[in-house]
Amino acid sequence: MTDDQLSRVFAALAEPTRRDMVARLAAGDATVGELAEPYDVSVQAVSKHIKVLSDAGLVSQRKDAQRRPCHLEAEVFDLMTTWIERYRRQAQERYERLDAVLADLAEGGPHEHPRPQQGAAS
Amino acid sequence: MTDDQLSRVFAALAEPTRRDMVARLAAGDATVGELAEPYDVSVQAVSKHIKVLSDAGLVSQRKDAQRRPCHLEAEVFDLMTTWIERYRRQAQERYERLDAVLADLAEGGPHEHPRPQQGAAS
DNA sequence: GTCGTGTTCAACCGATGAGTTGAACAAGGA
DNA sequence: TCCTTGTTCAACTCATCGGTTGAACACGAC
Repeated sequence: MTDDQLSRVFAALAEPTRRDMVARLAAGDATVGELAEPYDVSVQAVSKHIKVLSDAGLVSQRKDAQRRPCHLEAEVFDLMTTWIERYRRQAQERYERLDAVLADLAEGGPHEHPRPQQGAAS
Repeated sequence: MTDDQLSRVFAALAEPTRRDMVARLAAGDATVGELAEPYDVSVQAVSKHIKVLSDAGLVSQRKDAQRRPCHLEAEVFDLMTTWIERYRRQAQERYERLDAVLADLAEGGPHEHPRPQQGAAS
């Protein structure tokens, strides 16, 4: 389930303009029109961007008369950080394990993190 | 500078197949052929995916005879987490500030995180 | 009701992305 | 040397994406 959303979140943030909008929204909610101002693209284009962010769950929209203020849903960030951290940690551990092996081979001699080009486990 | 790379990293990870490969590489280095096995796509397609990951700086390739073992460069993950954390924290702080304002209005009465639909700063 | 404002829908265009197949290229083994 | 293996390059197809314009829709103001 999350896999699809994860794809949408990453894809949404792959666009500089959308990352910019997220940055803007982190500072406070804003309407589509307000978000459009800084950029010299049509309001429709911005509306589309918002839709992408919205589909990714990064942004929610409220109704206020004819305005649709956007609100950043920061919880979705956790989805990414969880994914990233998992593999970062795994790679890190593998790295340290290799490090230990090398230290073992060197019989306790100091060594210089020689970059584990090889798979450590195999 | 980083902005472009950030786009490439996010775009690279927007593909489930490529995320899968990253997961695979977190467990240990692997050749293009090895990486291709689990999927029923051509080796060329996998090679292209590796290129995308490589351009994003997520993967490096070593020469070993005719083989090109891939290695996960975990440091690039930090680029993402830095970006993410910045705005997550910002949103979080804004949220807490609103929370404080509400608490102030309520004269210290307990309240229930009523979801800050409105921009807090304005 | 009519007007003006803010937003979205629909259709289109050009560029990019993921996949294919076929050929080329590099390096080790007979 | 020739053959096999592993990888990449090149050219093509098809779908998606970011942008446009023009029209529609929703709502408040008059």
